[in-house]
Amino acid sequence: MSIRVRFAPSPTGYLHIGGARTALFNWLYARHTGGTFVLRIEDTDAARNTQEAVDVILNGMRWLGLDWDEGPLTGDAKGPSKGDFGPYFQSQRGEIYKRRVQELKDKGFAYDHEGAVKFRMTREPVVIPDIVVGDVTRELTDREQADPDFVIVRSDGQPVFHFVNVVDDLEMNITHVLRGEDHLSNTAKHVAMFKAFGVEPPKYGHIPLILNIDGSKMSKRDKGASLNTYQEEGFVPEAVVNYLSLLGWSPKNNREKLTMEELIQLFDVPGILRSNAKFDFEKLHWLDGEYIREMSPERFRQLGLEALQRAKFPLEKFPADYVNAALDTCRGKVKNFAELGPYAGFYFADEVTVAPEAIAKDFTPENLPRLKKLRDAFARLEEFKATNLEQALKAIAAESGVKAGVLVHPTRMACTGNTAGPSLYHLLEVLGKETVLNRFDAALAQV
RNA sequence: GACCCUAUGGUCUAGCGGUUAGGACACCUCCCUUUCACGGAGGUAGCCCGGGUUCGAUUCCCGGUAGGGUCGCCA
Repeated sequence: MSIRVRFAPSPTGYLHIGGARTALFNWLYARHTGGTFVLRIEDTDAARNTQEAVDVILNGMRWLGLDWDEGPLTGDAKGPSKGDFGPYFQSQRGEIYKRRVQELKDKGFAYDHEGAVKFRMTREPVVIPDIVVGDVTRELTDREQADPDFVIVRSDGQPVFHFVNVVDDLEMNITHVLRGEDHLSNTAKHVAMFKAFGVEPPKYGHIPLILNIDGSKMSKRDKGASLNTYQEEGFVPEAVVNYLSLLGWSPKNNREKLTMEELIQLFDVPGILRSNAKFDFEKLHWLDGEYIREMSPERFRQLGLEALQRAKFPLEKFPADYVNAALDTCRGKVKNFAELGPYAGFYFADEVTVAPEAIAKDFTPENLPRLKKLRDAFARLEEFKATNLEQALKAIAAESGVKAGVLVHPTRMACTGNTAGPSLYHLLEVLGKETVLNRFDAALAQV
C-alpha cells in the first residue's frame, strides 16, 4: 500500500520553524518512499483563521520547496484544491464530522454532555506504537482518572482538534503521522478513537522538538521561531532546509551539506533521533554562507539585489551595470544577504563617514605624504582598472619603502568607511575615479 | 500533582560491549593574503550521577538528577 503522509498546520498567522521542520520530514518521507504528501489546513478555530494566515503557510512551504500532492491551491478555504480527499480545510468538512459524531454515539462511544459531546475514553492504559521511540504505554494521569472522557464537540457545535484530526487522518487514508513530540501524550486519545471507529490507526512517529539555544521551549515570540524571519532576512531556502533536516535527523555518515536530492534519498524513519535539539543560529549562518558562495553569479545578483532593495538602498539612482559590478565584488564574502547592506552600502552612499579614530590611526603625519602621492597617482590613471590601481599602489609603496598594507588600509577606510570589505582594487574600479578621488580628498581634509 | 519522552564537548551529531570516543558549527593559534571571507595546518573542550549485569560498560538493566512535553468546550 502506498504511503500517505500529511502536514496539518493551524493558520495562526505564522509558520513555526518547528512546524516547517515537521512539514519537511513528512515531505521527505513521502518523496523518499514515492508516497503522497497531503497538506490539510486545521482551521476549526474560526475566530482566528484568515486567508492571510493560510497564505503565510502556503508561501512558507513554497519558499522551502515543499510541494504538496493534495491540498489547497489558494489560501481561500472555499477555493480550489487538488486531490480526491477534499475538502482540505477542516472548516469545510462539517458534514463529515457530524456523520462521524453520530457514528460514535450509535456505537456508544460518545454522549451528549451539557450541550457538548464527549468521547467515552478507555480507563485502561493505552499502548501507543511509535516508529521513532518504540511502544509507549500511556497511563491515565490523576486528573484523567477523575474524568477520563473528553470533549469532541463544543457546545457551540464546533468539533475540537483531537476529533477532527483523527477523523481526517482516517478519511484521508493517512498511513503515517510524523508530528512533534508534544503530541505524544495526546496520541492515546487518538488511538482510542481509531479503535472506537473500528479502524487501525496510522503509524505514528513522534519527532523531537526544536528548542531555543538556552534549552527553553521555542514559542511564537522567540527570535527565529517564525520561518518568516528567514525569508525576510535573506536566507537561502536550501540552506534553511538543509539545516532543518539536521535537527532531529542524521544521515549518519558525517555529512553536513546535503542537497534536496540527497536528503530525499537518505531520509528515513530509522534516522530520526529521539532527543530534542537546540536551534543553533551560528550553524545555520555557516550553512547559508556555503550555499551563497556556491550559487551561480546570476542568482547571487538576483538575491543580492532583492536584499539591497529590502534594505532601502536607492538602487534606481545607479546604472544596472554598476549595481551588478558592485554585487559581483561581494560574492563569496557574506554569509547572509542581510549582511550585504552594511558590507556594500558604501557603493550606494553619497559619502562615507570615516571615524576620527581611523583618521588618527591610518592618516598619520608620516603617512600623509605617501597618501597624497597615491591620490595623485590615482588621479593620473588613464584606465581606472583593478590591475592598474594595484600596480600604482604597489609602486608608491615600493618607492616609499613601506608595505602595501600601509597604503591599503587608509585607502579602504577613505573610500568605504570600513576596515573590511570587498577586494580593494576591485571596489575602487567599481566606484570609479571621480568618487574615489572625492572620498580620498574628504578623508585627507579631515586630518 | 500525575503521566510520557529524552540525556556523548558550548551547539548539531557518529557510535549500537573492548575505539587513542569520529565529524561539523563556534572558539583559539599559525600559514596564505590588499582587509574580510575562503583555503591549509594545529589546538582547547564530551560520554549527567549512583547502583547493578559482564572478564570488560559511553553502549544493556534499575534508580536518581536534569531538561522537555502532556493532562483545555486551544491546535
